[in-house]
Amino acid sequence: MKIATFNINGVNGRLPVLLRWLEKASPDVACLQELKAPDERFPRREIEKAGYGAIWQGQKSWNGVAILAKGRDPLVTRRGLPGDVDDAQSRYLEAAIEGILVGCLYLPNGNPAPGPKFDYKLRWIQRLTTYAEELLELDIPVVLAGDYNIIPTDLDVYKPERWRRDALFRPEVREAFKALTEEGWVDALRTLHPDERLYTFWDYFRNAWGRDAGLRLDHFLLSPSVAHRLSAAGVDKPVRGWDKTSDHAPAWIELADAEG
DNA sequence: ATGTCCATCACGGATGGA
Repeated sequence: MKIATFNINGVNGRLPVLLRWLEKASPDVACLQELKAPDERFPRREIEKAGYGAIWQGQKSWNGVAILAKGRDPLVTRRGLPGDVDDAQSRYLEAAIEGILVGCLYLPNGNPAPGPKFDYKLRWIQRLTTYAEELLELDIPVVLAGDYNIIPTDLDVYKPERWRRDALFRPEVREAFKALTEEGWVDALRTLHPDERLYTFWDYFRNAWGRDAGLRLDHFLLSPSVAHRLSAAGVDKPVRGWDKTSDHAPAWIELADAEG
C-alpha cells in the first residue's frame, strides 16, 4: 500500500497538478494539506473521476485537509485535533483505510517567532504529542502524515545557520519532533534514508528550487505496529518543477501487506 | 527586509499568509 502526503497549496488553483500527480503516482492513499477552500468548493467530482473517494475538512482562504483513497471511501474517525474545542482551524483529519488509521495533519507554520503564532504552534504540537501518546497506547497501525512545518535536523535544510531562529527550526520545535520519535514513532523517510539530503519544500522566493535550497517539512510518523511493514519511501521531487505547482513536493511511503 | 504566489474582497489593487 502506497500512502502519500502533498501540501497542494490551493486545491482548486492547482487542481491540474493534483490530477496529473494522482495519475502518475497512483497512491492508494493521499493526504492533502492547504486546500485553501471551504467545504463546498472542494473539487469532489474531479477527484472522483480520477478514481478516488475523499473526505475533507475545508476552510475559507487558509488551511484545509483532505484524505483521498483509491477506489474506496475513507471512513472518518476524527475531525480536528483533540485538546482545544475553540481551535477552529482545519488542520487535522483522520480516517480508517484498509486496517490503518491515517491521520492527515497540517501543523501551524508559527512564524514570526516569537509571537502569538509561534505560541499557537507550540500549543498545537503539545496537543499532537498528547494525542499521539494515546494512539500509541492503542497498539494499532497508525500513520501520521502531513506538513509538520518542522525541519527535524541540520541534514534536512540546505543552510542550517540561516534558519536557526525560524519557527520551522527553533530548538523547542525540533526537540518536540525528536521526542515523538523517542516515544516510538518512526520517521519513515529518515529511517530508510539515514544519510541522504531529502527535501519536500522549496520556497517560491529567491529561486530556491533552481538552487535546490530546500527543506524537509513533510513527514510520515509510523506507529511501531505498522513500522515493520515499511518497505520504501521517497519524494516525488520532479512535481516541484511542474508548471503552476505547489511549493511542496509530494512524499510517499510503501507498506508491505499485513501478515495473516 | 527581501523575494513569489494565491485567495480575498469587490472589481483594482492592497492585504494576509505561507
